[in-house]
Amino acid sequence: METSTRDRIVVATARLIQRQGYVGTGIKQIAAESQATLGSIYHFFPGGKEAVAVAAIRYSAREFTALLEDALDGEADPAEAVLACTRRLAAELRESGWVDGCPVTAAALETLGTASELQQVCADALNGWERLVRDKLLGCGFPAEAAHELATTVISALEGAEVTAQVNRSEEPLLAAGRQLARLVRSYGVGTPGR
Amino acid sequence: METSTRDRIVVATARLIQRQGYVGTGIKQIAAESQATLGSIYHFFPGGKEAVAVAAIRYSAREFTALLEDALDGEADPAEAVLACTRRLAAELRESGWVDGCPVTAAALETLGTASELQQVCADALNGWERLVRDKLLGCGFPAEAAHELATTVISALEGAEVTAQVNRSEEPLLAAGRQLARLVRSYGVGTPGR
DNA sequence: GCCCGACTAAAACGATCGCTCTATTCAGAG
DNA sequence: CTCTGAATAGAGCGATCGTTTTAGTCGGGC
Repeated sequence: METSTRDRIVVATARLIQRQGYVGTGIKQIAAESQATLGSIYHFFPGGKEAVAVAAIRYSAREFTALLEDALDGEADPAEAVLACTRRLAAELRESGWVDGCPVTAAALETLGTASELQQVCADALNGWERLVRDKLLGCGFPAEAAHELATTVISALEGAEVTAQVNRSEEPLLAAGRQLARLVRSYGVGTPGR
Repeated sequence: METSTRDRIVVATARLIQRQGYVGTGIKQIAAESQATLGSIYHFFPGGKEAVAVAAIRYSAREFTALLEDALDGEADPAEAVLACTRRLAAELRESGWVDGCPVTAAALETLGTASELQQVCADALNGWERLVRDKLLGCGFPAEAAHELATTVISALEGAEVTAQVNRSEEPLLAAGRQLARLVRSYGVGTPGR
């Protein structure tokens, strides 16, 4: 099936932001990469570059949400689930040549002071992922406060470990973080949920 | 005392990169912020923008190394030491209005594919910090492998939690990460070093 | 006095930025 | 068929990018 022009723009933008950030990605580069023209881009996104980026970040956020859900649902034990997440991330990162990082982190860092919509979308993405992890932990019987703190820590550590892995061009930081996070989760001594 | 022009350039660049990234910071903006002129900048840094950024990142790296050393040395118990780090970071972040993040993370993310010197400097900074934490743990009697994995995890989590804190404009993510990291460190059951 | 290197100052370069504008193509409604 | 509006195409706008170039200032050695 052939993808629509709009979709090609969003997907290409997502990948470009992921690799070179929001500021570093030009509208004309997006046009070239997505096989669209400037006219098409401004037709679908009258809000200009930021509107394109917002759509791209939302797309990336959904994509990572899917990966997270998949990894979390695939393992009953929460510690194993977290470990599975890091393994998935590490594999994707290695396959991309350590280049395809987290577009949300990249875009968020560049628009921190701006109070733009882009900034808000990044915040929503992070909080959504955290909620995903928290719900998993709650479902496993973790007390509310522990689940909350653990979830934010897991998401933060995943982000940071991904950057570290990219910089060092090695999956070790991600895998190490995964093992340590799993240990941390297990330290609460909460078993996997019964059926 | 009056600071030299060169130093003003480096310090201003460090702060600008910290707030808006490498790509988002222009040479002319650096000139304006540091009360220097383009001529001065290119006189001290014939390598241009990247050379200025390299010096700025090195400067920031030393600064954060000092903060880390200070926090680590201030507490004998390694878990408390990690907690102290997050508290320090959270305080600085809040005081800056959630704007002064980690310039290394920002610069690293934007130059990932480029194999530039900037990229290398960022990697060196991260590894230096990790070594600092690792040595602290080793000094507390942690086995080598645990110390290594813990150290990379701590640094990664600090980075990620800082970004999360900035995006949410709250110190909670940093403090939560600190508490969880402390718990993780304690889970190894290694006491503080004897005299 | 003069000169020379270090440093400052600013004009100007080509390239690229995000964006606007006009023109054109094209499918479907009437 | 004509008409219409969505979609595509690309020239061109002013602004800014990083950089180069040229000129000027200033202090200390001869």
